[in-house]
Amino acid sequence: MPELPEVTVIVNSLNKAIRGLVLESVEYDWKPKFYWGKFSIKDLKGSKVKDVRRQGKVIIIDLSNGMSIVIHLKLTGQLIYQDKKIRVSGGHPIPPLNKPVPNSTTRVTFAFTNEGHLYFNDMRKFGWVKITKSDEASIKEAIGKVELGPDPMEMTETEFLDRIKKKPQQRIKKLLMDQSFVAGIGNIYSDEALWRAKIHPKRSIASLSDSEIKAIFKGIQDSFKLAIEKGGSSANSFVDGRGEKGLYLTFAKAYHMTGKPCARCGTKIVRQKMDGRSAHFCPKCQVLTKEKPALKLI
DNA sequence: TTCAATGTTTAGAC
DNA sequence: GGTCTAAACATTGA
Repeated sequence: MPELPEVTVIVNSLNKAIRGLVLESVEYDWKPKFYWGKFSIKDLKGSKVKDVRRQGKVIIIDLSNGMSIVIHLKLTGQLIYQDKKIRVSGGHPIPPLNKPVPNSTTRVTFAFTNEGHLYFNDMRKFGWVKITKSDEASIKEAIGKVELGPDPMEMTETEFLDRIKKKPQQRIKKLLMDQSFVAGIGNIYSDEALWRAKIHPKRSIASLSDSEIKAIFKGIQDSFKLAIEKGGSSANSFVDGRGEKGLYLTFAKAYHMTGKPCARCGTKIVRQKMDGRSAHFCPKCQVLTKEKPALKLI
């Protein structure tokens, strides 16, 4: 699913592609998750795109008339902008991002006066699009009750260290995915970061040494940086006919690699249910206790 | 038919 | 009463 790196990439691309464009019309076939609130399409017509930004995994398109379009891609959402010259896409890779639009997964279509279109596609319909006023209070209300934590890419190591130590009883993977702790990490990057740091996902914060916590922080930033680089190169390739591959997940070392050899030691990556999610990790590199296991690991 | 996928929320347990 | 967890939710393809 799209997490912070994917969202960052699409936000950057959209900023280049649609900033300054004027909205002409909006179409949608899917009311339940498309909230106009007390507003109507008329409120958006003629307004100009001022800025595209994000808060955690939430994408925010600010308009010149004091309104904003707030989008969450959730599990299978994707955003595709296309006009006569360029195509910019990002999000979940199914259906392929180079598939012609609109298609069967297209839920909302924003048309601009330059004849370009921004498509919100979502195969599984877990995502949502909301229209709200641009002030922070309204946007916060649109996003939900969860107070988003700091952005992991804009955080310092010290800040991370201080913050994490306030939750000694929490399990590390669970905490990393808690959006109020840090915004933007989901199942993929918590697995990746912990694999990089060689930390078992079930370790409690209290059991972690400072250097281990620092390694986790580095793991988060490194995997994000790598993903943004990869995603950026694919999403920025302007396509006509020839689709971008979508390097999504091709760099993963742990996530969805069950049964595949660990890139470090060759041990098979295992998948284990915990805290309602499946965690992927290397049972040799990432051990639960610091002590050497009494039993031989095969 | 059941399961799995996700972030967020709610109901329930302690 | 607050904190933590397990389950529910919305939806569809495999």
